[in-house]
Amino acid sequence: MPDSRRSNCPVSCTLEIIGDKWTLLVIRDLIMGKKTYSEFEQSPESIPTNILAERLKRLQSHGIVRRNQYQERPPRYAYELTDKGKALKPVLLAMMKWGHENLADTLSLEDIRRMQK
Amino acid sequence: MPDSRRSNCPVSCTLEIIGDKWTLLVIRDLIMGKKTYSEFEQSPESIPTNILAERLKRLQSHGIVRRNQYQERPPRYAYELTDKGKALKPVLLAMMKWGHENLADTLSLEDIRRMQK
DNA sequence: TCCAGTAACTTGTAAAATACAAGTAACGGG
DNA sequence: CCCGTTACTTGTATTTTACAAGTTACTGGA
Repeated sequence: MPDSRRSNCPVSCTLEIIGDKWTLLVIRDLIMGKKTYSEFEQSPESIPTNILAERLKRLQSHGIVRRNQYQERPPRYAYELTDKGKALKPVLLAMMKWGHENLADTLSLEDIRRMQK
Repeated sequence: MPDSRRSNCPVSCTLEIIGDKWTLLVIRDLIMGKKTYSEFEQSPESIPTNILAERLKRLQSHGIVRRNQYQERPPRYAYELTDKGKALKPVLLAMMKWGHENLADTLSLEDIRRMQK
């Protein structure tokens, strides 16, 4: 579904998928190993729950994220990045680097890794 | 003006500045050598003029873009990236690469460079 | 001198997206 | 049987975006 692109510029087309304030945060969480809906909700930025649900569906429809039911009763789901989704990692890393180097009081990759443990 | 950030994650803070469908297209144009308001308006994505004006002001307020009056009468202005703005180039390049490799019918950097001439 | 044209915007408003609060379904554990 | 948890959905107010039109400050040509 290319549903009428603005142009065939790869940057423009990419922004039509991930160009907003929340989508890349979900992808960040997935890269950091988070898997479930409630884990995404618990991230410090407090994404509104309807936005989270909508973004996860969008990302699935674009083949960036996959949803697996890992338990029958009660039903539980794990989200994960596809190869196409994992390929976004360089975009995330470039943003992380820029943010850390150019915006005051932002964490480095090392700070974040330390907090994971 | 950090005007109440969602968190101190560098990705989140970066997205609060450039996280939308238009801002990075303006930065793309600046990287490609465009300088004036009307050149940005003429890009194939057809950015609404009020959005363009608002984004240019935002980018100036964040020290990413600078506006120079290069002519008195009639007044004419050239926009350009600051060092902080130029540092976003890796983000753009990563998006360009992802888009070209993962979205159908998008151009490569080489295609784009060819069209410039 | 008057008029069309261009650059760089601003203003008004309708439509769409987002934020916030509340509610629902399907359990499991005490 | 009631409380808590996961994974959402629904409704509505607020904010953002899109589209159209208008403004200011000129230049160049008839």
